[in-house]
Amino acid sequence: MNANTLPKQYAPQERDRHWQTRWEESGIFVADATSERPVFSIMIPPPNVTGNLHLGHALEIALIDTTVRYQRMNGKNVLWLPGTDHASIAVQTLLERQLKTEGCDRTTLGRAAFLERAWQWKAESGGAIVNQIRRLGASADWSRERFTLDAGLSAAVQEAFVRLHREGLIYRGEYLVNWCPASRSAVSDLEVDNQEVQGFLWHFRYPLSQETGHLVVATTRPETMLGDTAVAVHPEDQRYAHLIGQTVRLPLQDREIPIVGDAYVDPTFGSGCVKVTPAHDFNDFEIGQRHQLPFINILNPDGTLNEQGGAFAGLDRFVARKRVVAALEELDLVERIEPYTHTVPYSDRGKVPVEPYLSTQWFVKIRPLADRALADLDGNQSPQFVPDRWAKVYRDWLVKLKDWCISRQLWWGHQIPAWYAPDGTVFVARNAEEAAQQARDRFGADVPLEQDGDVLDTWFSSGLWCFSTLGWPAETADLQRFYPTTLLVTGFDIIFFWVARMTMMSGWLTGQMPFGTVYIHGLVRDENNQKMSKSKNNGIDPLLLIDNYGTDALRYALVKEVVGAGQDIRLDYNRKTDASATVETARNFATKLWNASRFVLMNLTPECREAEEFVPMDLELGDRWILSRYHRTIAQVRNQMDRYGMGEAARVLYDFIWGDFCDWYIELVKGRLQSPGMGSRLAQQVLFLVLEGILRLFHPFMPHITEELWQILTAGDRHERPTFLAVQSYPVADTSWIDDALEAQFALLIAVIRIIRNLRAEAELKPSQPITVLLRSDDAAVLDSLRPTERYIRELTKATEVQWVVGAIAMPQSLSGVAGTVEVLVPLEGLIDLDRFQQKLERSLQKLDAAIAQLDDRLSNESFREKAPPEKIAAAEAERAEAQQQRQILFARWQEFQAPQSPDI
RNA sequence: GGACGCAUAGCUCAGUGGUAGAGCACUACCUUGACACGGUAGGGGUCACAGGUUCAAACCCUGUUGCGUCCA
Repeated sequence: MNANTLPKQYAPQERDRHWQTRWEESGIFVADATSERPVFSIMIPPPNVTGNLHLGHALEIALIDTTVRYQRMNGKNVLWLPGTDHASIAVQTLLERQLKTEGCDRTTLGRAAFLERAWQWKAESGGAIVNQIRRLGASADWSRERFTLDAGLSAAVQEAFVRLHREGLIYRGEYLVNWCPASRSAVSDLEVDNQEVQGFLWHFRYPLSQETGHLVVATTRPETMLGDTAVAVHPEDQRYAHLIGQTVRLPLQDREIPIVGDAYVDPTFGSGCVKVTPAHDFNDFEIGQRHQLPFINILNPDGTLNEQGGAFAGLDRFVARKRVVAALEELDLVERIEPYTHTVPYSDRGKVPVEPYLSTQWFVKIRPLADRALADLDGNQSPQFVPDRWAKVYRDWLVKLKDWCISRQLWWGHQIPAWYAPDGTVFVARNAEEAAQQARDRFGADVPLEQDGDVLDTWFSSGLWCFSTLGWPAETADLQRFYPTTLLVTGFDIIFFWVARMTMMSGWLTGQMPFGTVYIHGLVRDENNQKMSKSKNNGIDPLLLIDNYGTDALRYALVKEVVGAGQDIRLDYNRKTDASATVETARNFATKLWNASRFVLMNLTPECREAEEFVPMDLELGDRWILSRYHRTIAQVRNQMDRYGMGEAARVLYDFIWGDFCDWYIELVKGRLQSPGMGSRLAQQVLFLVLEGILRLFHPFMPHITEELWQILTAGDRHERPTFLAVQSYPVADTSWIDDALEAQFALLIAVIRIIRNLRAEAELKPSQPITVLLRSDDAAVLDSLRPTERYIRELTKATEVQWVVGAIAMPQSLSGVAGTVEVLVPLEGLIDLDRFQQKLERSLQKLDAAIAQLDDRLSNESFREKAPPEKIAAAEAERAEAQQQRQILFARWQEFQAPQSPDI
């Protein structure tokens, strides 16, 4: 492809895929476990295998990929390992829904057939999100893609379970857990979402057995009274102290239950009496233990009442609630019913209220693991959080963690590696043979063993992700080389779920924190600043945005919006047209880069690509200026990238590419390129050098378009096998090119040009109308510094002539302005609207007067002169001197306009 | 109730202890051999409020208000 056949826009719809395929086929993103180069390793936070790409993923992947590409171009041996997690509950829910439409359920199918079906589903549909991640241009090592249920990772899970169990950190027991009746499984505290609901507080009367009268108890869950085994009062509550030890008659169940004294009861709340249901409430559970009360379970796993529910057995818990209230009303035992706002725990997955439910489960004893992670945080500041305020959130969490229920009554997942002998003896082992051996050792003979039917919480395996993916427990080359990982990029909402579990598991099992740094990003909010969620159905599909604007535009739009880290970003979006101004701006920027490259390509002759050293003396001011800006930009971008300032780096590049390179350098160079010769040749060399550098600098942010442009730009240079921009070196700043004085000089030049353009517009001159410009100053040196740029001034303002004047001059019929201490005059006899221009002068004078007054205030303040640093005083003085000079210049011009109005002319 | 974050132009947001910026939107002009997904110029802000520190505060400190998030 050559420059003249290049279309005016990049075509992301075809080219993005092209480069994604070429990159992956070429194997350039495959990490090298044998290389001695410094390592940069990162694991993808594994998305749920049932999931679809949403904007949160898109932001996360964009941030990771930008960093990863930067590090790769920086010479690091990069491993970015992709993969998914098996999402026990999500997959199982999905499959059970399918089965239901076929008129059966998992129990009729049986475990083996069900799992076969699950794997079949995974093979057919499990790759969706992974392919969507590819569409973001993720430069991951797909040869190392992992799935938490893979053989290797499953072995790691078994190993971890066995070790933790052996060390007494995993135990089994009958406790209250959060039970999700929808999935008929235990869930962990974290999978519970507390929602505020408008409910009722029902007050019931429980008749005293030994004397007349009753106690009033209140509840938000009336049906639980069927399982009450006591009423508790505060032991020092004078109203009831004498009743402790007596009993009440539990209505509907006709059961005598004791009145116990327990300090947990708040005597000031309600009647001061609390019904105690040890099998269905976490607080009551503890009261029950303290007083050795019976634990009566009234629920079936599906949320219906069991035989302990008496007359209400078989009813759904919410139906039973109404019936219990009705029955008590009939007995005149309802004291009152008041509306009551309270929080109800909902299951994240099942979307139904969870029940505290008494069952036998496996738990991780969390304290030793959390303390190990805490020690690393407090002692070694490991991991390092970016921004560091999240370390506090992480720390608070570790401090208050409770034991973690890890068993789930599901089939899809890692089946718990525990086997039971007929007498109930448990053997925890890596596999059935090992368990059988243990049983033989114990019993001296073979006994039939049955494996625990439950599976482990998905997060148990996710907690091992950083090393299970690298082959642990085997001492593989990958593990040696790439563990611990360098960086984790994830959302704050997952610090508890995942980050803390990884640090606890890694700390205990590998002795190391799994990553050096944790970069926390914010959420992507919708156009109304709402959190996107399935329930609100307000998600924005990143793939639609990619279709509309291209992958690079979406990635860049998201990354450029990121400020610092951890801040939410809002994406504007029109749901009718799938348009987003933010992404559109990014797309426009891509097009700008495309067309700037097109310009360079059109003006390049073959010899200018020879990479010969510049002799700075031969370069024009403009060349040296853009090279100064270029090297300064490299330094700034690198500085930001090295501290994970991806958003800041993205903005620095935007300003440099559009503001400096396109708006100024390309415009400066156009005239020179018209006439062949040394000047033109140097301009081409600089254009090539800077553009090629821009493509490398910008590649991590917009990988596809830069790759395409770079391939075209360098096509003539390469005679060997194909290579990719993605593996070129990242530019290094040569600070010897950075020239503050030159950049200041250019700032003045730009100001002069802007004033001339402004005066043209003021006079409503046609763009093509030629003008003469006078540049006047009392300071000859300033004019001398501008004089070499005369051609730039002429070309960029369509001036036919520039006159240089030192000292005073009368130019009554001109527009004028001032840049620094240079007066800019455009003689326009007869073309000037005097009144309007005079008003403009007056406005400028007013502004200057205000500025001077402020500076005077400051400079005449003795404290300022005494206490401010000398350079600040000097700067203020210089500023005032310039402002005064500007005022003088404009005032003289203003007076000239007054003159013609006087009658004596 | 506890913790954290945010408050700057019409909108979305940057910002340095030395007197305020971008993109979008808006106005005018321009289809100029890179780009109309563009160019040039322009209008637009008591930097939430009240104190304090400082020679100097949008920036640092305290408090208030409003919004948001997490935890209880």
